[in-house]
Amino acid sequence: MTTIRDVAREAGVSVATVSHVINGTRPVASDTAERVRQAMEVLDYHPNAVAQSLRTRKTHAIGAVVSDITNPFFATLVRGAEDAAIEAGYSLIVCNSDESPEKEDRYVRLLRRRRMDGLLISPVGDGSSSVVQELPHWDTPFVFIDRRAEGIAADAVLSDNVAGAYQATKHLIDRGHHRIGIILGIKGATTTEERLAGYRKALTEAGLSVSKELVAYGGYRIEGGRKATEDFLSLSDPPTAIFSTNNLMTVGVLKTIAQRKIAVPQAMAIISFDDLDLGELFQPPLTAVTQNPYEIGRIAMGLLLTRFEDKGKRAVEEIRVPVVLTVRGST
Amino acid sequence: MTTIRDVAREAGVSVATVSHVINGTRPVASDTAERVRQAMEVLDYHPNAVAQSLRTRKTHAIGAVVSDITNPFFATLVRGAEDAAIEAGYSLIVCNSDESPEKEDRYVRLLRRRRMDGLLISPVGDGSSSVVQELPHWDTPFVFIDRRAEGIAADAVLSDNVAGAYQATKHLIDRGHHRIGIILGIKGATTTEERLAGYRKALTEAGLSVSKELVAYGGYRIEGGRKATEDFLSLSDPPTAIFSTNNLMTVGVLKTIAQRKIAVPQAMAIISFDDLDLGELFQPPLTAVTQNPYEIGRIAMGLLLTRFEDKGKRAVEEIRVPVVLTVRGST
DNA sequence: GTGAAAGCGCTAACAG
DNA sequence: CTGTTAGCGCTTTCAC
Repeated sequence: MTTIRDVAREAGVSVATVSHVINGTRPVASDTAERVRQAMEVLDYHPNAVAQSLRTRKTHAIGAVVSDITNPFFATLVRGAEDAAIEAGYSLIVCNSDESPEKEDRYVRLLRRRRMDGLLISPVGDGSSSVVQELPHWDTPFVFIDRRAEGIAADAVLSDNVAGAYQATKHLIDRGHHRIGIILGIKGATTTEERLAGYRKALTEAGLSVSKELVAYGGYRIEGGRKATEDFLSLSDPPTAIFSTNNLMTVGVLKTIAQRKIAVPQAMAIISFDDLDLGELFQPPLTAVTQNPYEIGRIAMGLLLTRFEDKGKRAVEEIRVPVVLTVRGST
Repeated sequence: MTTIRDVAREAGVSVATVSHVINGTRPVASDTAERVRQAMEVLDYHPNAVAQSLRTRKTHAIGAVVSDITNPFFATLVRGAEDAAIEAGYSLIVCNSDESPEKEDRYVRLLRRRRMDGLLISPVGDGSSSVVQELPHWDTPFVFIDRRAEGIAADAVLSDNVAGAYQATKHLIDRGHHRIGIILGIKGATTTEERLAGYRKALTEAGLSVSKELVAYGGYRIEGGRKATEDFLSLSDPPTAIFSTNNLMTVGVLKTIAQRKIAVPQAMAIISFDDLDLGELFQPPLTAVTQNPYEIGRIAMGLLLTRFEDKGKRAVEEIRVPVVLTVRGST
């Protein structure tokens, strides 16, 4: 592998000069610069970013820890973050915590060892794991995405969960439903708690009570959605509508309902927090609260990048990205 | 940030000893080792992977350049690769080329500068870009995934495209179709050429001719699928079946067909190379050639990792991962 | 069983 | 406008 010294020798200049033409960090006579560029070309030289990082203490890399990259919600969020990072000359390293505290722990430590310049993280569960709680004591800027960790005052970019869940529930009530089953994700996660709050608010406002048997937890996974639906169906007095609070669980709901050949929306109305990519192609098309993961990613990255300048000076920000209710055929 | 020197001082040993307890690279008296571990704990020390990499010339990181991480096919492939990497103590850096030669170029260079230990790459188009063509001259092992580049003898892990396309086409023929429109991706891409070959083979075997107006290109994008479908429909003698050769283009086909309220499969049969995540939930459920991206990723990573030992000694391997035809309601 | 010291490839004073 | 050189934090001979 050719080094900066090889280039310097080939061009007949010092390594300092080569470094400065690479980085444009000080004026170089144009013919000297040209010789250097020629030498780099000839030797097929590619600066060693590892050495650069060691020296400058900057990796120009951002780490992101998300729940599952195969979930289109996070895949899209990551694309938004990536696009914003690239524009600013940073690259993004993506890790899947898979909703597992162990993996989260491992990846956050990994990203720390690799000296990321900043972090984007959607904490597992309620964010009480030690590695997440220690984040503020470490001197790397970070911003929470999609969810935030309990008890940590830090930047966060989140969907407007309460409003979205409220709208979804109210829509169902307006359609005449009184018994609305809600399938939540992981207890303690801020998304879960906030969506539950929106649901309660709508019910209470309508003078309806919140029945415990109609509140289920599906772990934000397909299987969880399926299981919760089956539990609902086996109730002596089953709900007439199901509100699934993430895309994956909605898939579980739809599969179960299709399998049991239950008519939608006549026998069961279905609404999802977070649309499915092809939601409009289902029969009937899916009614959903549409989030904007791409924007969440972009905004979060933008916020993070500003932190590199104002070293912890500006106040912590919590940004809520609006959601919109898309009424289609399933309700 | 605390360094290995701080730990050495705190523990009252040399940096060499600290290094060796971190890496287990030589015997250390158990009480000394204990003191060192204590010191690391107290100082909240995290080894600097950047410095380690510079010194050892190994980053323990693999770079992957894929077309689009929001495409479930690649998202799943990446998960397979990642799982295999993690098991072996490597981490995976994912980049989206977005089918753009410029981005591909930029990312491959980026990964080179960051001194990845190895690369996984699905080349854009026919893989004729200079950065891809230079890959072999560079001394980093790499393996092609999903597609391969023209004229480069290198490891590759690919779906069995010819067989899959043959099966799909034959299935349509068996169902009585004579005019079958095929929507290919990007001209020159090996996936495109191979799937076309399978299609031709089945038609020829059945004594049918390959009509040029029934062969379209959709760039592996939703919009391309939509456009191609519309072109087919406006033909004086439109096809009775459409064979879409990737998941995204299939979405475009389905959207167009649904919009035009064309009956599937009566008025138009639809088959897709690469299943949709929720293909079974459509009305009618989608018939598809199911690939196994997770396995492609795992196998490719496994192959790459073996290359770290046998430095280019073993012969180049091309591994074909089987596909299976899943007949559902759309044909 | 342990330590001293020479670099890995680069950047950035400092000096001219 | 250009060169010399001291590290960045770590691993790894070589020596004891």
